[in-house]
Amino acid sequence: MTQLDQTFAALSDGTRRAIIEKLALGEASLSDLASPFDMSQTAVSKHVRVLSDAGLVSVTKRGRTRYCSLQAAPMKDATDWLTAYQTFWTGSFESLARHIEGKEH
Amino acid sequence: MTQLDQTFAALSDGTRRAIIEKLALGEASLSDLASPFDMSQTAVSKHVRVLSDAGLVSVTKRGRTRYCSLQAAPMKDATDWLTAYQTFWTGSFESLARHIEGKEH
DNA sequence: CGTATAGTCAACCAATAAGTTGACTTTGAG
DNA sequence: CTCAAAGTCAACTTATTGGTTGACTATACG
Repeated sequence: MTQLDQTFAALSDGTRRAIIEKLALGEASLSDLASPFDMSQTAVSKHVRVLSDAGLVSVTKRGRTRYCSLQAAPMKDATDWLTAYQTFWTGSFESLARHIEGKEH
Repeated sequence: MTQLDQTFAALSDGTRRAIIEKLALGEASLSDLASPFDMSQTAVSKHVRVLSDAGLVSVTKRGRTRYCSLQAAPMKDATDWLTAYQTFWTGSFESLARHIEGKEH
């Protein structure tokens, strides 16, 4: 599995995306992250492990608590991959130009 | 599986991303797509099926050949999700927090 | 001290993913 | 008509995913 594989795989689960959304607001403990979900803490811990293995989240221990925070770099790589094809998704260059013009006027 | 789940899952495989990269250059038949890979045509066909189920690729039959082409919308949704956090990795923590809190209320 | 909290770990389960092969259908070309 | 190419389909294998539970360790608190 490449870095990009791991990043996209990590993002392909709604629970993990919700965790990322929460962490975007700031650091959180594992139990803070787990409480909103209707699943065991172990399950959430596994999701965090997936995010951590993908490099999207770092975990540091303070006392008995593990605090998680977002790591930017791999998500930027994923975004870069996607935006490299943006001109193709928006169709022809003409329609892309029209799209941009429509936003600016 | 939500649309976003499917899109990110589809993108989490290197073979499928290579298929997308090729399709970004234009329409291609299944056997054209399969030839560069060291795996059976059936396997590539399955990958195309995953992309097609996720809505990233459309397949049309002409004669005995299936032609594949890229579809924009779901990839745009994935990009939109990621770029919502772009401020995070560019360093503007506060504006991102405002953005997300705005979504939740 | 004793106990509750934060979390890990190992074992297990069911479902899905990624690949294979072999038999088959449909279509184009000689 | 005959044959090769394009592709599907079903069956199978192996590995991974996402979840569970129960036992355990480590830390904080009254």
